[in-house]
Amino acid sequence: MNPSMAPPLSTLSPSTMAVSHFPLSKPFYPKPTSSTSSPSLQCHSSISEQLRPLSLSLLKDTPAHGESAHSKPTWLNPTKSKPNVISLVRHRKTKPTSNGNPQSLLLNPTLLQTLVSIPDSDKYLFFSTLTEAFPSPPSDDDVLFLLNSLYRHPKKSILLLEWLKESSFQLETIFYNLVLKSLRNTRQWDQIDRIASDMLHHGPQPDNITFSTVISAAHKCQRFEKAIEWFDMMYSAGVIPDEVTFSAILKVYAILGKKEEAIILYERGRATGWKPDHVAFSVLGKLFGDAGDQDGMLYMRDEMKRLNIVPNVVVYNTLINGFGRAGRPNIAKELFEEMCKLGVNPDERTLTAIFKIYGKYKRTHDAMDVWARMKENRWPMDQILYNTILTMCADLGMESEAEKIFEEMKQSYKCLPDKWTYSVMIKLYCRRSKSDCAWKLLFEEMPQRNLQPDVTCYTSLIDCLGKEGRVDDVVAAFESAMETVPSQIDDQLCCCLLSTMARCKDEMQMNAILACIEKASPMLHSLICMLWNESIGFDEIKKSFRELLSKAPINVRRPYCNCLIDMCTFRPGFPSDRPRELFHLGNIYGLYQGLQTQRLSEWSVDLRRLSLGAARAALDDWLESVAEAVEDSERLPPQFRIFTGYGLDRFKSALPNYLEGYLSDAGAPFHKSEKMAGSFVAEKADLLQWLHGQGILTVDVSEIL
DNA sequence: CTAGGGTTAG
Repeated sequence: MNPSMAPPLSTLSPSTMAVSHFPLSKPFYPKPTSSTSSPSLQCHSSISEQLRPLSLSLLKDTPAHGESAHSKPTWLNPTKSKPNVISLVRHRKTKPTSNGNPQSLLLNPTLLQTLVSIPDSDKYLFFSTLTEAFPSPPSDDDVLFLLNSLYRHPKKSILLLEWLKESSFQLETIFYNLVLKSLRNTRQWDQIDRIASDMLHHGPQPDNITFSTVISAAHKCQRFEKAIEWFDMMYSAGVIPDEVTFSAILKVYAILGKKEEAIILYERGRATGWKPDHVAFSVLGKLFGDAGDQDGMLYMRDEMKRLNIVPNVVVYNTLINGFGRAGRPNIAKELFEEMCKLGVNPDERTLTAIFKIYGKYKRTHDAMDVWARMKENRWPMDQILYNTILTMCADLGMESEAEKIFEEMKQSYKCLPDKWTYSVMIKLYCRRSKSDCAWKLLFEEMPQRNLQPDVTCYTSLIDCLGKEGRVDDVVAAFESAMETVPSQIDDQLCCCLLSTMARCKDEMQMNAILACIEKASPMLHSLICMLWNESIGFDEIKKSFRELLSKAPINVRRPYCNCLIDMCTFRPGFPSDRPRELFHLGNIYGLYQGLQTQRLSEWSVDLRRLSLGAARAALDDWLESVAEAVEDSERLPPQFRIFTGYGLDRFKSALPNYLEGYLSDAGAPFHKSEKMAGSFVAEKADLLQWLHGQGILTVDVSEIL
């Protein structure tokens, strides 16, 4: 590095000095106490005034947390001068707008086309063309015009720069900045790194625009560590970042999930007197939102109020999304209503966010309300919003509304249904057991519109057909998937095949599905064969099961296990202890956590989210654990309860009905609870006697009772 | 693109 640039601020490298003087394990912000802003701050902008809320919030808690009682928050000590981590004035663009009259264009209107048409490798031709076009040196405006025009041709931008250098043209920072931007567009990180380093060592001096361009380029090229390196280098190069550069690096921290670093930087900026703008707040909002950090988002809201900043639509969008993701639909709704009231018009992304939330949290009423206001106020619409609304309809079971919107899309000219739209509609129909409608969309309409279905379309349909027992159609749909999307076939689809298998009526159907599974997943096929084979022991099953599960995504593991248990429970031909073995394995791999609860007054098992076979295995398992507790002389509660859930529709009532039958067939002393719908209870004495009668409990019950 | 930074979908 050029020693002449050795700066007084070289010790101030934010990411290496990112040692906080307050405990980072605690949130840096206090819990928001009230939502009112401090009126005393409204008409002041002196640094001490601006620091006040910060110092209050930071210093107050620190000693209380113990571990840092003796540390000095250097940044906030008003007796020392504060280091400038951020320049409070934005870098001024030296060049106003050019007068739009580059000589070159007047002299030679085809010059640009000529330059573009020259092969990148023909440096000689490129240079001689330029030399011919500019017998005297080009003006700054000429160069700017050319560089801007060569934005999409980064190699030629560099050649132009080289030519200028050779022509002893006075090169200014702005020219390099434009070349860097051009390189960023095509993500050529190494070139960018090289040119920017060259600037550092040989000039022209990089400025904030240079650094922000380099940082955002590193971001775009996924070279996040480089982004941080370059940011740190600014201080040693004597360039104090302004708020644009700040936002750029905060964004990088956000992507890396470096919340603490972002907070430290933000705070230091604030301590310097920075008043963050909307972009900074939207970056931080996204950061906290992704981290599910509600307090962070609330603190931001508070900061904006303190600074008298009304969030713009982007900031609102990040917050609404963030609170939705953090499981706070009410706060999201509040923000949405607040922005409407303040006259900040919601855009497509706002509405996408809010409908997604209303769908997820089953807010049908709120959704319909926004839908009506949308039409009334002619709020904007786009494809993603349409598809999100359809997804919401699917979640809320609003079939006829979805059909109406689907038709509306077909009529529209700019939001025609795409494959996402179809996938949502297929899912919606499948959830409502309308496999014929789904079939028609998948096999007729999509091909007509030249849309390629993805695997999820097939998976939905196969699942639905399987539940309807239409095994031949399952096979047909699977064959079609094998033909069109063979590489996409995944565990989720296999799981649906497996669940179909558990419902097969006869051996012929079983074999048909088994043949599909063999093509889709040889590993699953071999596990099924092993389960069938009586001579295969637990350890071998375990090994194969583990192999299957470890390769499957987490969300499919439990369904896999459920389906396997169902198959072994309800299909003839499997050894009788397979369901329990599989349930045991599922427990080993943490698939069935939290089913059992023990309170002093009651022990219970929650079977509500299990498949029929898995529920039965879990129930048997629970009853055995009660027997074991008796044998271990544990203290027992007076009452035992089984949660089965209750359902009004056929689908949801399957499990309670099945378990009720199972309990009564076994003569178990559980009866429907009157106080708590969806559960069965038994008294201790009745249960123990019955367990004894079943041979599950071997000790003499009368002694205990 | 007009020298730099921000938010949406199973």
